[in-house]
Amino acid sequence: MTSTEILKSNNIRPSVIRVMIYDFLKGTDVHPTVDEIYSELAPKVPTLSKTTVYNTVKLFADCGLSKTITIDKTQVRYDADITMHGHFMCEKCNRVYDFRLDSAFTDDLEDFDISFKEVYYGGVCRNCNKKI
Amino acid sequence: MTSTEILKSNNIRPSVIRVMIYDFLKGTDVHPTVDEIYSELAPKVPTLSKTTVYNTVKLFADCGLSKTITIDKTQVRYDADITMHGHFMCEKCNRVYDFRLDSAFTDDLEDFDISFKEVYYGGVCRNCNKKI
DNA sequence: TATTGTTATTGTAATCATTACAAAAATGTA
DNA sequence: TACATTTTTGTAATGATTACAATAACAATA
Repeated sequence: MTSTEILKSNNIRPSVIRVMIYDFLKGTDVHPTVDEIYSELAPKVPTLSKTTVYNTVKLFADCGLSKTITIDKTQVRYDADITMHGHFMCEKCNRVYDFRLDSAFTDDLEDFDISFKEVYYGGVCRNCNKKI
Repeated sequence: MTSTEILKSNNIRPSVIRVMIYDFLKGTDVHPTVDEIYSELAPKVPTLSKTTVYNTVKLFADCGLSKTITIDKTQVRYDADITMHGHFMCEKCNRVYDFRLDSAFTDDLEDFDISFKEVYYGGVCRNCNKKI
């Protein structure tokens, strides 16, 4: 399914900008901030406004097309991979990595409606460890 | 161990305000924000400054006495319970609940140094569900 | 294709949690 | 007491996010 079709099937009109933002989110694993999305697309869409990026990622998050990652205290990050996985943020380079969660874990939340689950780890990543 | 002793054993001088903030954090399960800590203690310490609360919770977090919870996009929350457990935030009443994580879950993060693990769930809590 | 109503995009200004910083107060030590 | 260090405080800055109103783009209909 193309990005355009995915947006349509979520009742989102696939404007050029929306498709570009969705494509960028789909094609990256850097978990970009609004600023990073803006910097990436601004050269291609000179009239782009940061407000539009905010509006668009909110739109995507509201209908479940993407996820909102709050592991970084200073900025919200976005991820179009909505399958269950964890996020690791390196305290040195600030990169956010995906990782696989092997076993389903259970909880004791009875009578709670759970709409999302997030797993955040922090520490020092492999690359920064190498550099000693 | 008293709060004073806990602070001392972490090389933190147990000033009156620090002990009060630590006591409050220890004795509550509401995962208060800086604002809530300030509102709680301001009547008892009329000269209290919000900056002091910020300084103090940062101090506690830096030496592992408390945890920083970023489940709420608008404000950071704090928790003096540093044992492994999950946090559930209700989208209706915004309350943050603790929950027990039953089984240890594994990941595929080799060569990463993990310094913290956080598990955040969101949805609608038992109380808000009852109210239909 | 002109008209009209709806939706998307933009720019500016406001909001608000957090941080920076320097002064004042409190504390410890000799 | 006098001095050095640490804590606390108040004010001002920072910076991400939101509010809002104006403009532009789009869709449908005649």
